[in-house]
Amino acid sequence: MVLPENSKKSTMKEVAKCARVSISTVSHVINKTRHVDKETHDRVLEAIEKLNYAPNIFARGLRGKKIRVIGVIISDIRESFFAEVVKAIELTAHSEGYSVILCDSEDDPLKEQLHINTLIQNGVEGLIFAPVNNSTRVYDSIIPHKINAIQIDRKVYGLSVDFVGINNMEITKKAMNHLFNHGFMNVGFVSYQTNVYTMEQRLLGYKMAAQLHNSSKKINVKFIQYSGSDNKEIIKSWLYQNKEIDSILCGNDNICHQVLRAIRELQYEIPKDMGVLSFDDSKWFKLVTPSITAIRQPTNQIGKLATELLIAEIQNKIKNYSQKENHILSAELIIRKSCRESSE
Amino acid sequence: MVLPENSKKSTMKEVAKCARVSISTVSHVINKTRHVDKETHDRVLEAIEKLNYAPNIFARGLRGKKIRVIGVIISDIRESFFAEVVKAIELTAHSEGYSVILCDSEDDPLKEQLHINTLIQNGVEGLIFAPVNNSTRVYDSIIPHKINAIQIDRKVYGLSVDFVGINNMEITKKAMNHLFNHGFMNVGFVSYQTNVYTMEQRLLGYKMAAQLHNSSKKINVKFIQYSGSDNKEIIKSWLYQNKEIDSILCGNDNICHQVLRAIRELQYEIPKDMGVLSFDDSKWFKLVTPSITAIRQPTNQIGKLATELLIAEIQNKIKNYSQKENHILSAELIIRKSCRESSE
DNA sequence: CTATAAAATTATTGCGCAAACGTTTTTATC
DNA sequence: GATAAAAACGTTTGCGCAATAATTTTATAG
Repeated sequence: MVLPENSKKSTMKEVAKCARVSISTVSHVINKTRHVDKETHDRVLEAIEKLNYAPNIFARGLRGKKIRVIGVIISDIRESFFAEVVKAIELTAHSEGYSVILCDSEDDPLKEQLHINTLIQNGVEGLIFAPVNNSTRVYDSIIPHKINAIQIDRKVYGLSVDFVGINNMEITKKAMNHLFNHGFMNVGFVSYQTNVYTMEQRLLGYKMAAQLHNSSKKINVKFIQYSGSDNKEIIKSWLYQNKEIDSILCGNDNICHQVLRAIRELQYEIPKDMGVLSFDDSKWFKLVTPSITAIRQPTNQIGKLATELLIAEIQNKIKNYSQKENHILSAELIIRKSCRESSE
Repeated sequence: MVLPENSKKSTMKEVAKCARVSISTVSHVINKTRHVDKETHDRVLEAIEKLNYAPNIFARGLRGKKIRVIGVIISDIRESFFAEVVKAIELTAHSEGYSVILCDSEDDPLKEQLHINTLIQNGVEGLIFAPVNNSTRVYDSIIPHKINAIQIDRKVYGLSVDFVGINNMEITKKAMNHLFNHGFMNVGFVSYQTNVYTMEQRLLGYKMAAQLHNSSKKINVKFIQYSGSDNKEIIKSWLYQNKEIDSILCGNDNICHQVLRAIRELQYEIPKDMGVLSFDDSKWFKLVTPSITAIRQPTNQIGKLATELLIAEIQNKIKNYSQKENHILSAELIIRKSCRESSE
């Protein structure tokens, strides 16, 4: 294999020597921090090219220069919602010259804390995270390091950090209305148990809708364990024990997958015996039979906006940091065939 | 919000002062590079605790210390295969104290090169990547920086870098045999066009099997564009123009999704009119009707092994670097209902 | 041809740390 | 009690760079 002319990494000093200038001139050429005579300037660039020079990131970091790395903490990259959001974050970040360190919290507060610490130690300039729970304690460690942050998907009360996500209560009510309008009078709700604003809002939306449309009915909520384990059997016995449930609202596409398998094994027919509506639109929803009505979140927008906001904050382009902003994007109800024909 | 006692980041110097020792003692306590008297040792730890001290990664990096970050370059994090592999990489890396910087190449050689450069500049100690194509040129830039690397999924000829993946030719032949044994005599192959060993091996397996079982039949291969675009219409017209095709081998689950939609719109019935078998087992394959027979790759193993090998190399625990090793794991054929009952 | 401002470049410092090297203190030996 | 050996710690340097302060060179005016 043929190696480039100069195979070991060179330093500014070597570049300076090669261009017959001082290292400070080299620095100013690289950083455009001062005018340098065209001739000298070109000589420096030539030397940089010739020696295959690239700045040492550690020396830069040590001098307090920005290193353009952001950290992202989400629950699980295998969940399509997060995969899509992370994809958008990556694209946006790279287009602005930032790299992305990815961490899965697996909805474990300890892992979350660990990752926050590691990321900060690794010198990230900013953080995008989907909080595991409602405790602000974990995030206290961010503040002293004056690292900018953005919360996505989930929101923590009283945390002075911008939020990007959807209006969960509103869209939940809309989904519930859709179910009620199609003759389902007893909707059950299956979701991961996470003690965050997002989940509370969904629950609130669920309860309000349930009470409005059918005040005599029970609230039927099943909280299941996070991704790792298979909850099919748990869902089956829940359905078995709550025979009045005629339809299910699923917390995300992964939960929906488990719900569908449970329903199938119980030999219920969708939508005749059981309606299904799911958060997070999977591309497979239109291919299963019947196709699944879903709440589509604007994953690209969420990732893009969160990243843009973060980078803007990092670059101090904006605003009064004492007050956080909520950026509420709109989710969309994709109507398919898992909820019967309309009774209207 | 209550801040921790000491909110600004402290230095070794401050810790030294607080513990009434020299900074070298602090350094040695932190790095365990020299014996320190128990009493002194404890005093230092206390000071570290009290001042909430954490080493500055840039200073360490500048001194040539390892910073425990690896880079990962894959095609697209939204593909389930890569999401699962990355998940395993992350878990393994974190458990060894490494962080992971994630990059999507989108199978674009320019992006790949860019990411490699950025990662190296960011001081990663190692690289795990799924090469975009067969050119070694891109990877030449890795060598001079003496950064360890592992290839996953795809393999580049003549690149002196370990490989972790499956035996594509073998499993393709096995899948083809399965199709032939179930009465499909003219298998078409739909895949992304990427000029890599993996793809060549699959093609080779496909061709060998086709010739063996049915020498009079054409080779029917359709290469489609990468993820971004929807190829449903292209697949439809390909099927329309090649009516002899009675079954399709799909390059991955995403391609299978597009194939299934094409088949549905052509109103072919699976498996009666058209057999389907796909690389990469999606959890949705068992929920669509009929369920899809698939080649399941050991994604966890791939990610885990690649990471372990990389970290072992980084830590110089092993081996003669002049010769690369291939780590071939075995894929599994998951038989479902998209290929008729056996004719045997 | 000075005097002086302006432009162009250089010398230098210090970021925080690891480790080579140096010093002091303690313990062991005869 | 003198000397050696070992243990315990301290002093210092330099990693590569950015940016400040200092210096040299060039341009302009009188």
